[in-house]
Amino acid sequence: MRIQSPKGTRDILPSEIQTWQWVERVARSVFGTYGYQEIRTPIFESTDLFVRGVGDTTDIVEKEMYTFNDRGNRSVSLRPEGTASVVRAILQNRLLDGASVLKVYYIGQMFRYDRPQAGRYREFWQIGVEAFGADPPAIDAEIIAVGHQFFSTLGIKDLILHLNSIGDPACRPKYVEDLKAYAKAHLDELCGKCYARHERNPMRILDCKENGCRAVVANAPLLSNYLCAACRENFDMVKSYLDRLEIDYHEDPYIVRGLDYYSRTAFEFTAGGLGAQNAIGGGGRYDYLAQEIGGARTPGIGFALGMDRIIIALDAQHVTVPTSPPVDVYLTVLGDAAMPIALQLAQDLRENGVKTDLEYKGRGLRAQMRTANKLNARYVVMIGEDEISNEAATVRDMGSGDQQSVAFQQLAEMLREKVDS
RNA sequence: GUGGAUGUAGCUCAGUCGGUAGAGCGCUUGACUGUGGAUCAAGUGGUCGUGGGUUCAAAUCCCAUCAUCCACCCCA
Repeated sequence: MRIQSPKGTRDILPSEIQTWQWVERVARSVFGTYGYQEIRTPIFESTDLFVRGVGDTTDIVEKEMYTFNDRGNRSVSLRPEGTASVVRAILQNRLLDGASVLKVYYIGQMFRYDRPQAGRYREFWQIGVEAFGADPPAIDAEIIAVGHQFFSTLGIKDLILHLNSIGDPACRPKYVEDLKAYAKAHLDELCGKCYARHERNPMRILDCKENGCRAVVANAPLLSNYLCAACRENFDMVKSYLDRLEIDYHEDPYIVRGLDYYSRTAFEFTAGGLGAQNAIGGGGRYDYLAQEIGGARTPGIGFALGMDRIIIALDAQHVTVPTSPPVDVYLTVLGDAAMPIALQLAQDLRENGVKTDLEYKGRGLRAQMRTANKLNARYVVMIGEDEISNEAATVRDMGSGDQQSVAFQQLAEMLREKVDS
């Protein structure tokens, strides 16, 4: 049996890499204009970081982490998300000392042991953005604006921003208590899953898709009616800033983040063309995460974007991705005597920055031309007996079909100019 | 973790009632001594996912298993 990639993982092939590189390029460029810098953190961390940071009652920590003991018997986990690592790195390296707000982004793989599905993999890619060390609502608006600009630069269609405030420790406990009481009064109408979790994590009932639960939720108490004055004012400010930046949003009282560390602003971006997994980004404020992992209480806000889903959406929506052909010039080689000369000429071209490939296998010229055509080469340089005796290559413009003889000495310079123009 | 669908050539797929494997695309060569995209022809290409079972005979029927896809769930 031939070995295959593990379940839920896949290879990103040369034929699709230009799309991935473009998405990364746009991300770096957009985030850069907002003053964010890249940070790279380990792909595995102490299991404890996620247990305390993400929360030990979350599905992610309870049943989706790749956790194992290393040879020194330390429990480590492949990262299921990026925020906890970033906050850990900022605290550990004291990056906030002397800084007002620390703005970073990351790009990398995350790992969750989930059942694979359309747009869901066990190894998946996230781009994340974090603003750490400040809680004025202008930061919330800016973070959302970063994501919004990223998606619109890519040209993603049917983008919807769902927005909510999920309160803070001053107001949420009272709400959770009332919600729990309400759920208890309607237990017989809830699905088995919600029945089981109404005590531990009642807010999950809010985004359950079962019909019975939806009916119950329709009349459930709303968190928006419980927000304390500070949270309410904060939420109003965020919305007014978004209005000013002309970013549309749908207030969605049922947005509940799946990670414990969120408070106040919570949001999610959805896009068309994705099937059931249509969330392409989500995030929120996490003012209590730093203290959970042993730091001083430090506010922060951020979001993560699902690269895999973004790329599926780009494809489904037929968004044009800028691409460049893999080579500018293809050298055809006819006869054994031509090989050393062709190799030398290819070297000259490459040293001049011209993307060059050549024939290695001594096939007929027709086959070589077909390869050049398939590679989308702009020029073909032919080397055979005639060229060797004249010390001049035949250069064919593949667009026009025009051919000319160019002395070996001048070939690299001539093609460099043509390719640059 | 639960359910449904699907695994046949590099890719997309056909294969009837069980009788020993096919097409298109690709690739190679030629028509066109050294010239691409179009056309035509020939050639290349297969542990029929894997392991059992039934049968004179299995891609086809049965069982198990693995993988993929989709949905639940969860989330990015």
